Parts: sequence; C-alpha cells; structure tokens
Amino acid sequence: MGITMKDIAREAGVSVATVSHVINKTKHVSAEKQRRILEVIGKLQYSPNIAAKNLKMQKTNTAGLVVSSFLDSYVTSIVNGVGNRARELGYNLLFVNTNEQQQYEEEAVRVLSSNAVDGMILSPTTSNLRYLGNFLEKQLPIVFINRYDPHFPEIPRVTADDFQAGYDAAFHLLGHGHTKIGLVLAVPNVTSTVNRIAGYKAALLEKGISFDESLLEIGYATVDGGLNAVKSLLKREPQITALFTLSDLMTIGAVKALNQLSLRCPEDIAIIGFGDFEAAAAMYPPITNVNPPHTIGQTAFDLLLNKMQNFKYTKHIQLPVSLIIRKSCGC
Amino acid sequence: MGITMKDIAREAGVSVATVSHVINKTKHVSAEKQRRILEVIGKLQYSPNIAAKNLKMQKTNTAGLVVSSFLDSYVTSIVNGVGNRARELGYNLLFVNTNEQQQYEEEAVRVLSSNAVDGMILSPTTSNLRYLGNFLEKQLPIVFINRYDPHFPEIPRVTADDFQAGYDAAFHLLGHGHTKIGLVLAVPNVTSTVNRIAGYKAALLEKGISFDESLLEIGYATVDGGLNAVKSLLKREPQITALFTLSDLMTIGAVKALNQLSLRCPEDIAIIGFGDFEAAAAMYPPITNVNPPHTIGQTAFDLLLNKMQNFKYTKHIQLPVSLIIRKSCGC
DNA sequence: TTGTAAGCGTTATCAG
DNA sequence: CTGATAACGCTTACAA
Repeated sequence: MGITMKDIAREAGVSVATVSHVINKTKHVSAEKQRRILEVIGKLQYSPNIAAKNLKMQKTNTAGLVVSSFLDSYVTSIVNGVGNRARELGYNLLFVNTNEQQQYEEEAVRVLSSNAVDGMILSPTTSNLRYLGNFLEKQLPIVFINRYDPHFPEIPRVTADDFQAGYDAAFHLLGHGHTKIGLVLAVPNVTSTVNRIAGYKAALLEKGISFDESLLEIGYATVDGGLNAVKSLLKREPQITALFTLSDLMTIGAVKALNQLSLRCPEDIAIIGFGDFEAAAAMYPPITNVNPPHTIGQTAFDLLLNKMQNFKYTKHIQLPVSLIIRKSCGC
Repeated sequence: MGITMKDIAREAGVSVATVSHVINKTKHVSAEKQRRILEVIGKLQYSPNIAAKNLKMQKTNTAGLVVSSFLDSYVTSIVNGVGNRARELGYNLLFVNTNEQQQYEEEAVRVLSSNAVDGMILSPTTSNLRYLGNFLEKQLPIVFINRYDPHFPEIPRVTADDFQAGYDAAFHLLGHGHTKIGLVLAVPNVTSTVNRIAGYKAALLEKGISFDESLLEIGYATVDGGLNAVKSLLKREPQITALFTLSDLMTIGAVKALNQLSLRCPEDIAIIGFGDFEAAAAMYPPITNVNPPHTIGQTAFDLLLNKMQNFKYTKHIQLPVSLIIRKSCGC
C-alpha cells in the first residue's frame, strides 16, 4: 500500500540503513548517495511510517490532554496553552474531554497509556483516583492541571491559587458590607472547588462571620445551570445580597437569573465570578471576576517535559490569581 | 521495559497467539486457558502496545482535527462536536490549532498523514491548498469543515450556509431601514468569509443598493481586533448605521467600541454578529446573532467515517443557519 | 483448540 | 562510508 523505506532504498540503489541515516541525519552519508536518496524521496512523496517508528523507538512524541469539560473559557485557555506549547516543542496532542464522567476518564487514561502517548496532562473529574496507581507503576508520566488528587503527591501539578481566589472574592464582597454571600458551584468533590470554598470560608471567619453551608448551591456548569441554581438559592435564602459563581457560564446564568427576578445588579445583588471570559466587560453590568492564570496550560506542559525526563520529578506549582474589578461588585 | 504479550503467554503457559485471541475475542479459547490468561493480565496490569498494534493493523483508530484558531465559540463548538462523536465511535483525536498560519497547517498535515491518523478533519487557513495534492494521492482521507478549498471538490465538506448567513443579516438590517451596513471580518481569503460577503451583497442588490467595498473592514479575530476595526471603520465611514461582525470576539469588541465612542446601540448603530456565544443574551444590549449550526462537528466526523470506508465518497453538506433576534438590531 | 512463525516499517548494531 | 540483519510487540495465516 504505502511506500516504504525499502522502496526508496531500491529505487536509489542503496540500503535501507543508509536511507534511514540520511532521513534522520544520524550518520554521515556520501554527498552523491544523499542527493539520490533525497531525490527519490521527493519523487515518490515518501514519508516515514510513524507507527513503525514509534514501535521501534518506544516513544510517540505525543502527549495526552484529558480535560473534564470544554465549553468553559478557563478550560479553553488551558487547552490553548497546552496546545501551543506542545507545538512549539514538536509534540502532538491527543485530546480527550471526559465531560465530568469518571468512566470516560478511566477509559481515556487506559488508552493513552500503553504507548499511545509519552505522557499526559490530566484534569480529573474527582479527587479520588484510585485507578491511577496502576499507571504510575508503569512509569507513565502524568501531571495534574487545575484539579488534582491529594493522594498522589508524587504527581507534579499546576493549579491556580484557588484558596486565594475564594478569599479574594469573599474579602472584596465583605468590604462592600455583604455578609450573606451565596456561593454557586458545579462540581463539589474536586480540589479546585474545595479550595475556593476554603478561601471563602477563611475570609468570612476573619470577619467573625460563621460559615453557613446553606449559602452554597450546586448546579450544572452551564448558563441554564447557573440560572436555575441562582433562582433556587435566592428563593431558599432571600437574605443573600451577593453571589460568588465558580464558572463563567454559571456567572452568565446568574446575571440572567437576576434579570428574570427583576433584581438589580449590583444594587440588589452583587456578583463576582471565577474565570474571566471575553464578554465580561461588555455585559450589563460589567462583571467583576477572579482572573485565573493564563499560563497554566504552558506550565503544565513544561512540568510534563520534566516528568518525562525524570520520573522522580514531583514539583507542585501554584499560579496566582487576580481580581478584575468592574461593576458587578458594587465598586 | 514494559510488559508484553510474551510475558503474559509465558506466565499463563500458553502461546502469544492464544493471548492475542482472548484479548481481541477473535477465536474461541478454552474456558480454562481464558481464565488463566485474563488472570495473569490482571495481575501484571498488562495493556497492549498500541504502536505495535497500529503498525501491524495499518490503522490507528485516531482521527486528526486541524483548526485554524481556537478561542472563538464557533471553533470551540466544532472541536466539542468532533470530540464527542469521536469518543462515541471509539476514536482518539489528535488535535492541532494552526493559529491561521499556513506553515503550521502544512506541517500538521504532513505529520498527521503517514500513519499517525486514519483520516483528518481540516479547517484550512486559506482557500488555496496546493500542497494537499500529495496527500490525496496517498489516499489520506480528509474532510473539510467550515472552510474549504474549491479546487478540491473530491474532498467531502461540511459548512454552514454562509451565504444565507450574510444574506439574513443584511436583509434584517435593511428591513430596519439601514442602507450603510459596515462589515467587519478577520480572514478575507477564506470561503466562509467570501460566502458571507456574497450573501450580504446579494441582499443589498435586491434592494437596489450597490455594494460599497469601503464598508468592509479587516481586523484581528479578537476583542481588541474588533474594537479597533470598528473604530477605524466608523472614523472612515461615519455614515454607517449598522454593523455585521463575522466572529463573536469581534462582536464583543464592536460593542466595546461603541461604548468608547459614546454611540448607543441600536439607536445610533445596530449590530448583528455571526456566531452565537453564551453571553450574547446577557450583554447590553442583548446581541442579535446569526446562529451557526451546532451539529457541524459531529457531521464532519460522520463524513470522515464515510470517506475512510470509501475513498470515492465526496459529499458536500451545507447546514442551515438561523437568526437569533435580540435587541442590538433595533427590534 | 492451540501453537509456530512470518511480517508490519522502522532503527541501530555490527561487520565489512 | 555502507549494508545485512536483528529487534520492537503485535496479528493472523497455517499447521498440528
């Protein structure tokens, strides 16, 4: 079917070894043969069979990227960052979105291991990844991004400073006099969420306000999910005067909910979101957001590179967040 | 290094052929041996070497997806659709974003061919893809998505009805009495853009309004790109009373530009965008958009499946668009 | 029902 | 500087 190195060798009157050497520049070959080989390669439009190369080299030059959702701007920026860095460094990217289904995730990890990739970047669906043990034993280089499983400290990870994110949002709202701050989240059992809540809690406690679990509301990480979550939260806890929403789609949903309830933002209810999306500044009102790190994807790939070179590598990196203050918080 | 079928065979006291057969269920094996083999596989945490399998089978179960940009919601939805369908059908996805650089695109196509993928879905950077000829000769299954090169009618493609999109937007604005409609675009030499402009032109002509090229403005496909483009367009052509922006990021930029120029929307300038982003309904004003097809990604994958089964397959599919009317058009 | 062995297209060792 | 040739780990006739 395809044309192989053997064909090139025959046509150019040399051995396959020689062909391989000129292709990979792995040994010096006489100018004449080199010329002939290159010429034949061009004429026959030959390109090496990557599957064969991968088998022989025990290396694929491909990295896996497994994320848990996709439409969110934060995830998009992660994919973007990883993809750019991968291309810069000559790696291919095998991309999987698990849609928050652990079953898909396990499947993806299983497929990507066993020589499909040289390593992988994982944003897991939960923080209890018992199945991962097997793959670590196989020395599969993995790094966590955004979320992680604390049971595997030996896996390098890059995260946003989620604690700070929660703290900053709550601190800022407290500064505006809000004491009943609703918190709208999508995925509870995940380190990023847990840490943001911890930060939120810490800021409250600092002001002597005790944490009230009924101010939390779980919804789907979509616009409608945010909308519904805010509606039911506000119905249940009408004393709420501010909202912290943990994903940009939910933030948009929150704004819609307030509109539908004829509540003004920020006068009646203030909003701070996590994740800065492009439209935030052009919304009504312009949305104050906690801005996640934009370099998280690239950083993850760099960690992976280290992990692939040295399986003992085990660094944890936490990237700072910042508050982008606009109008929805009442400033 | 890794553990192979040979190890399983030895440990279970059978031949590699038998192991292969139980793994792939490709022949009946006695219950007893089957049990033993499965047990050993479990104990040693064996998983087959995919590179070897790919080489032997001349098939990778992997599809390539090459898009030209990423942060745009339309592209995101394409990636999402292709990814979901790929997973449903048991395919992996090799993902590349070319950032509108033809050089990256050529490189990506070259890498993805030569047995890295069984086929690929391509949203090209231009409509002149001479380099593609080689790969077609090699029988690499390709399908176009969103954009295409008309010189290759034998490549199946799925596109939005971009002509209709341009027509609908212009027709609607004309209905509101606008005759000077600015058109803000990012990538001129590409079928989607060209067809949208053609539709816009057709609607004008129907009303007896002649096409004025100076009403077009090119900018970067970002928020700032849209912002700058609108500012310079409005400065140059102050008689403009409506805008049609061809990407959601640019639409957001347009809204920002009007704010900065203290122009009211829709009273002073109306806006219709292409590509419906999640925040559109929560902006000020809520943005009227041409809604691109949401199934384009899945459809592309299905076309690819057909093309892989039968290289003669050459269908072109055009998916309808629809106008989502909100406030920015003056309704 | 099971095993032997050829071969997929490379790379790299080892002689010449 | 060049060429045979043995792997890499799997699938699949073909034989037993």
